[in-house]
Amino acid sequence: MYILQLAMDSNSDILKRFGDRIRDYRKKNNMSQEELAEKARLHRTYIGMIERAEKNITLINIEKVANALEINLSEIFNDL
Amino acid sequence: MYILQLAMDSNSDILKRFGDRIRDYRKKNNMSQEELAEKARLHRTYIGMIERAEKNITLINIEKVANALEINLSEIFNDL
DNA sequence: ATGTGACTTACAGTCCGTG
DNA sequence: CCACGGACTGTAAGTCACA
Repeated sequence: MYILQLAMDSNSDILKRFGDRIRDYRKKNNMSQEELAEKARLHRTYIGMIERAEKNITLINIEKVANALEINLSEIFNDL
Repeated sequence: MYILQLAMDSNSDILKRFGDRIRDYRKKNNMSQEELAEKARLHRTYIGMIERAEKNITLINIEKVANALEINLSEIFNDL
């Protein structure tokens, strides 16, 4: 249904916005997904999934990615 | 083991700080765990577990809690 | 009002690969 | 270098009875 679809979209909105944000920062730092993954100690395919909003990342891994991108958590969520 | 314990502690640091932050904001808003849970559409025991840093919360639930506390994500993570 | 243990189901996260 | 798939393991999600 239309309304249900809207609700589902709004659920994954945050994942999409977060994934785009990660990708932006990664490219700004001239890193490949593999490099980011290694620095964050996560798997390369997982970084791709996060950027494509296919996985609902946990807080501990959010922090790992932020550290790997050398930005603080508050900045990652700024205007998100 | 001791080293493992240290590693786990540093891992769960972020969960502890996040949980404390949530508890602070909840109390500032004069809400019970039950009230917050209802507003965030989560279970009351789950809110308790988050505040006690017993669960590694995912991004979608982080957003639900932030919305229920009427603060934005960036503010929740400010100086965390 | 909250903490806790026990529990099932869903999905986070890894590892192998392909185009 | 990245998107995407299948198969797998571990753990988060979510609920409950009781303290």
